[in-house]
Amino acid sequence: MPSSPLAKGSNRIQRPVPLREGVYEALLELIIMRELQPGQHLVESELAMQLGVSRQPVREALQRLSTEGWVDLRPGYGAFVHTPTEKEADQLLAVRALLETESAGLAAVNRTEEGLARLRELWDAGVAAVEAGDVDAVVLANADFHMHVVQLSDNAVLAELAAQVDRRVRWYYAPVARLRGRRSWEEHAKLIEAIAEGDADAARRVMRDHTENTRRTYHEQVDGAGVEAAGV
Amino acid sequence: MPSSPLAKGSNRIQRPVPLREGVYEALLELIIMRELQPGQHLVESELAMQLGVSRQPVREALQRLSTEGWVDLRPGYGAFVHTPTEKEADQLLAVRALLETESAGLAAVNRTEEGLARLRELWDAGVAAVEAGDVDAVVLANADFHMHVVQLSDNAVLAELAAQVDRRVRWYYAPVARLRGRRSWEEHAKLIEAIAEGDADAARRVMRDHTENTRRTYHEQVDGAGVEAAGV
DNA sequence: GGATTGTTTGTTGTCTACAGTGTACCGGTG
DNA sequence: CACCGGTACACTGTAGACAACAAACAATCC
Repeated sequence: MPSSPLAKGSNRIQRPVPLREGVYEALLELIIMRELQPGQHLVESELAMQLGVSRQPVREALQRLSTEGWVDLRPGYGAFVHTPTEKEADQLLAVRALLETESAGLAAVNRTEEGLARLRELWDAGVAAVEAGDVDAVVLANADFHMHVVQLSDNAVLAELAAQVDRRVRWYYAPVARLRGRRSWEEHAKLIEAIAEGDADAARRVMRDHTENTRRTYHEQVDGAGVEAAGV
Repeated sequence: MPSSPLAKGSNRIQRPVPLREGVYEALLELIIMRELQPGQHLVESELAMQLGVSRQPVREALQRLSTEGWVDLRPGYGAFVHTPTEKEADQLLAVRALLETESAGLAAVNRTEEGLARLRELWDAGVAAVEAGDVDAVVLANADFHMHVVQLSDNAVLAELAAQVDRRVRWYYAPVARLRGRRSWEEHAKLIEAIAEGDADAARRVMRDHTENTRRTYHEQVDGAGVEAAGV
């Protein structure tokens, strides 16, 4: 039995993923991409019909989306896409700065060679996307890069909260991230350097500036003041 | 119509709260109080029978408890009370320190007279509970006090994340909080002072020390090293 | 025409039933 | 005794039904 080719868990037949999870992913994507508009009423039976499932997995997915803040459940009235406010955006960006600054410092302390190598790969991919002018890839590469820094912190709770915040922030700054992507990758390079040197203070300083730049850029964009995005 | 005695929203008849919310509260309480043990299998039909409802509201409550980290859903196997680990506890306490330190600084900036008055009331209640030797009341007063500081920060996202973390932390330090409650209320008094003076740096310093004391005390308790709790 | 009331339609919240899967137990065989 | 296969039972995931409530619409009254 110990040498059985089927003994390893990795060869287990995967059980089908519950429908509720597919529904969750589908709805989340529609919300993030704004195909489901803020404030829009999400009618369970319609969603169920469109997605080809019964109402139950839809309800369960909505429950989870509600807990994560994407959807507001109003008992008796139904589910509505959460309407973000500017104040909320500012608060999210402030909290993001706090969490990612702390993560950067911890990443500098807890880094691994593999982690650094991966970070550099992600950086290369991001720069390539910028040079190719592939805006969607830039946005994605940016999110991947940040999440990897957070993971290098080796604090799972911090990573989890940062992921929550980051997803909600995407609502706000995806358009910003498209502008002047190159500059933000220069800041990313400085961050890699600080982490590689194990310089927690430098890592924190670079990340704090970087995330504050995002916050400032968001406000400039909302105020319609300019297109001089400083970075993400 | 403007002067109708029924015009004010506060006279509205309250719609019944959905069962799922009552189930959620009941289960959460059982988990926090450890009447439902870590790792325990939560069988939907049993819970439904015990709570006198059908399985649906139980499923919906479990969905929410899972998203919040209290319960692990394993598709096809069911729901299990989340098993906290020491590493997780440490990470939670570290993140709690980060969030609450930032909150304290913002509270010093954004404080209001009402907020301060309320904080002092909560402090009085906490000290009275300590002197009455009412341990459960002490634990509760402590959580109330911390949550109120976080609310004074005027950053709803921060408050929400801090609330999430605080609830999970309760699993770990409720026993600790019982010990030497008086000392932690002395630290709370210093915090009130710093906030009242609008001294954000002092507020941050006091809160950082306070929450780090908790973290240290937790480790000492787990190591069985002593009963010299430094505070919560 | 505007306000009020009654009716209809749509939706939510919950209950019940069914199908599929996992686990435990039992009997038979080597 | 150990192992295997079959069966029964427990549980999960989902679908469908029903009752209650919210909103929209139509009819009636002033």
